[in-house]
Amino acid sequence: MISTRIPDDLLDLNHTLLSGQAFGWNEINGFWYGVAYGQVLKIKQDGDRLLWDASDVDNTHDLIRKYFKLDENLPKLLERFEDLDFFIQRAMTRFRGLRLLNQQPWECILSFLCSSHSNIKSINNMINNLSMKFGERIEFDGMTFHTIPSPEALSQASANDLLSCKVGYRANYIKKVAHEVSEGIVDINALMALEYDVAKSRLLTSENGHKIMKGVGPKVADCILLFSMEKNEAFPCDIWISRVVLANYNHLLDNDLLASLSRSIERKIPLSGGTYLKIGDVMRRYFGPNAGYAQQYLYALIRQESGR
DNA sequence: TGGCAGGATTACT
DNA sequence: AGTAATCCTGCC
Repeated sequence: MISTRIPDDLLDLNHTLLSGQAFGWNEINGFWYGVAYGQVLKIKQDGDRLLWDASDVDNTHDLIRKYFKLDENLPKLLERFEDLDFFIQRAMTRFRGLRLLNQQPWECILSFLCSSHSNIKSINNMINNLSMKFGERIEFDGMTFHTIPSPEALSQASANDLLSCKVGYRANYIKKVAHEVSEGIVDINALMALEYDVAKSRLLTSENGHKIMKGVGPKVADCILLFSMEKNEAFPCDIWISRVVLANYNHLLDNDLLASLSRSIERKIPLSGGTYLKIGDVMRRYFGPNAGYAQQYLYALIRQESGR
């Protein structure tokens, strides 16, 4: 077991792991267990100490630093939001230590392919099912864990096997995207090197009439960019964030934008592409280049306030 | 127990 | 450009 000191305003493990950005974390006997970068990680916070162990002992200091993005100066970054409004202030106070994670892109792509028309509990289920069926087994602490399945494994999976993981209509997306990634039709490393705007348009692009990365729309693309490609200006806007924007930030929107946002929420229909894009731009202008952090705090607060 | 929550695609305007 | 119907599962 490795232990280091970390003040609680720099990291709050519970807030971070429960914030809907990563899936498959479980609390067992006071420790969080999950898979990060292909190995089982066991971790807990005890006062100002962080204690952890991992199934593969190599470089776990680096793994922790990278996964939790500990090189990013959180308090400094949040200073930018402090004088903006009471809502973001309340979110920052209540969820002190909430951090963005830096997941592996493939795990993030798979998770958010599953997220469409779904919810956190279901996504957890789907990821667990997929990992148990297609991932690699790891024995650790007398328990059995499974890694996130590789693109290769999923691209060769049968439709029935995928459907048995309860992913529903997303099975086609998963198989197709897994194929594109494993064959290098989509080059994840090249994507990561691009700037936010460019990387996003690549994720959403069509080539000679058909869409690559089917199942990845604007919101899923923003999640992938924010949670696994270090694009902090990404501002994923799902139904919850839409409600926050309507309730607390409507004064930032012009009349047309406000009208289409309210209409979407009232009639429970997705934001149109143009509306989604404009809301992101408005929020980026307001919160600045780390708008994605603000989004994560707002999300945590609105979910808590509506009892999720 | 049926109605509802949840996002992307497709076909249409 | 925006819009309506469809995809599937789990929860209450």
